[in-house]
Amino acid sequence: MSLSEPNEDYLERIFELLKEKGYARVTDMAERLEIKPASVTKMVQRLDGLGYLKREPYRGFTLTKLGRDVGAKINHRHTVLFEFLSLLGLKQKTITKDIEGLEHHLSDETLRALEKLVRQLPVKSKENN
Amino acid sequence: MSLSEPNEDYLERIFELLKEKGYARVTDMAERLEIKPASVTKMVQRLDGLGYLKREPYRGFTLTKLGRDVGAKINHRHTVLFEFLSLLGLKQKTITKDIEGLEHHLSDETLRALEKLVRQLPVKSKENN
DNA sequence: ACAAAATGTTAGCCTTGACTAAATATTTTA
DNA sequence: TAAAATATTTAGTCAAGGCTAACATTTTGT
Repeated sequence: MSLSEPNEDYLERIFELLKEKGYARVTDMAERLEIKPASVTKMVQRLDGLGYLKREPYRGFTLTKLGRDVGAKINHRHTVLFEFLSLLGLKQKTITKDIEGLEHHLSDETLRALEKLVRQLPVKSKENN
Repeated sequence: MSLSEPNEDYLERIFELLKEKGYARVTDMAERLEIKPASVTKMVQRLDGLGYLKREPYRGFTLTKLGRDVGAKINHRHTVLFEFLSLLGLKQKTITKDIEGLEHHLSDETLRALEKLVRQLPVKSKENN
C-alpha cells in the first residue's frame, strides 16, 4: 500500500526533525510544511492511526519503524535528486522547488539508475546563482 | 496561476486525443484516465469554466489556446522525460509509470537542462524488457 | 505559585476530485 | 422509425487535506 504525497511529506519532515533535534512537535511541522498547526494535528492523528508514528497528545510524536522507513526512503530520494539536479547546473532555488514534487514520484528502479548515474558522472562542483 | 495534477492530466489527454483523432469525447477520456464518465463530465465542466476548453454538451469538447498551451507543454515534458529515462536503460513499464508522476513537477529550467542532456548524450538505443 | 504567553487540540467548514445511481440525450438497428 | 443500445449528464455521497475559531494544556516570567 502506498501513501499520498502529503503523507510522505509529513513523514519526511518528521524524519528530518528527529535527526536534527531529536524530537518533532506540531509547531515545527507547521512551519516546515507551511500549513496551520491544526492541520498538522489532524494529519498526525491519522498517521498515528495508520501505525506510522506514535504521538503523546500535547507533547510530540516520534516515528515507528514503519514511519522511519518511509521517512528515510523519501529522504534518500531527496538526496539523490539533489545531487543529480546539481549536476545539471541548476539554481539552488529551482532544485529545491523541483525536488519537492519529484521525490514522491520515483520508482525504486529509476532511483537506482539515477544514483548510478550520479556516481559515474564527473563531480564537477559548479557554482550556481 | 497553476493547475492541479489531475487538471494537467485532463488537458494532456485531450491534447493527445485531438492530435490522434481530431476530437475528444467523454468516453475516450474516461478510458484513458481510468475514471468514470461522470467524473470526466464534471471536470470538463470545470475546465470549461476556467477557459481551458470549449464543450458542446453531449457532443464533445476542444481546447482553447490556453488549454492547448498547457496540453502541449505537458506533452513535451512527457517526451523529454521519456527520452531521458530511456537513456537510463529502464523498462518500458517503469518509464511509463514514473513519467505519469514526474511530468507534473518539472520546472521549465529543469526541463531545458534535461533536454540538453538528452541531446548531448549518445543515442545508444538499448533494447529493454 | 500563578497569570500570561505559547503551544496543541477540537469542531466544524470548504474544495477537490473521485464514485454510484438514476435521468436524459443521442445513435444505431431491426 | 420505434426500440434498443450507447453516451452523457445530474444529483448526491465520500475521503483527503486544507482552513478558522474556540478551547485545553503546558511553559514561563515575575
